[in-house]
Amino acid sequence: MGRAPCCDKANVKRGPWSPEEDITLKNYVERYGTGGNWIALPQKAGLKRCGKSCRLRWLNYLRPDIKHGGFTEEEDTIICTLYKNIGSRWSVIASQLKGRTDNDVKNYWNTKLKKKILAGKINLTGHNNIVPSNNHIQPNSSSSPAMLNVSPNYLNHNFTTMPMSMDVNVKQEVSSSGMVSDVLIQYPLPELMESLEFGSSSNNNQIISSSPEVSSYSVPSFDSNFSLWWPGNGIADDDRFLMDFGFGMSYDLPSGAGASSIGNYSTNDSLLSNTSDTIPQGLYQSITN
DNA sequence: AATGCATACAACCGCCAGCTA
DNA sequence: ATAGCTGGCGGTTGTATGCAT
Repeated sequence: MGRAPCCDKANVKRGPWSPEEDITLKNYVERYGTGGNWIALPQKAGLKRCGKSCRLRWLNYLRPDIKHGGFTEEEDTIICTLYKNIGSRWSVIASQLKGRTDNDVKNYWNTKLKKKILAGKINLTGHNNIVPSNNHIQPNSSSSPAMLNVSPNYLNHNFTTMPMSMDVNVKQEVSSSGMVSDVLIQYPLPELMESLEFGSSSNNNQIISSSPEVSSYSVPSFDSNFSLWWPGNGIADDDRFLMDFGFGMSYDLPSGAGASSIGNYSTNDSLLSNTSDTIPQGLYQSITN
């Protein structure tokens, strides 16, 4: 025996919603809420619809602040990056795009984005051009004492004990002369992370961005001493990024260090001292707790 | 103008996880 | 512990619209 249906399909209306039904549902939800029970809602609201259908109609269409169509290039990039990292978890992807629903993102992916990628208009593996380096993390220095500098290589590392890949897309645009003109760093799980940027020792550590979507656009420079690209420009040449993974648990860094040792690394990945002194206390606690 | 095909988007289906009695 | 119920989710289908022939 199969599972009982959520409603009597013979007595509910199906197919496209009429404007009158939309108004009825919208008015009811705005006035009384869902009451935590979508199944009972249609009867209360006077709709001959399945509760699930009502829920879907509200979430995907009637809810305030819904955006339809017209995906921006930035949204394209976010969707592609997240899809590459977490797959078809549309609700997670949609949650990173203001006003978008999982259904919208899914439809957009299936009808347009996938084709764009196949046509080569979007590069899902743009970070592959990043210069290879074994130095995942910026060495400490006196001029910028508090930094876990994240190189593209480091960003691409898959942390095996994390719940999801940490792969972060870095998009390069290289001119004909070989100059790197733009780098976009995006975090696949932005709600779990926070990008901090630290100034030189003469400045206090300063949060410049806690944007959940994109940490920063910056023009990088190549440091031949360490064979890695620095994020740069915008604030100062020695801008650095520190990532708060925020998982509240231990995880492996490329060097095998645990969460408590996130902080400053030398070029050979050994942990330097004064970690807790150079990372804001709140963040340090959030990493180590 | 009629027809067929492609595209975009709305809606449905069925499974699963979490909650509760 | 477990059965039933519901919400949430991803995959799939249905339908309206636009475009080419």
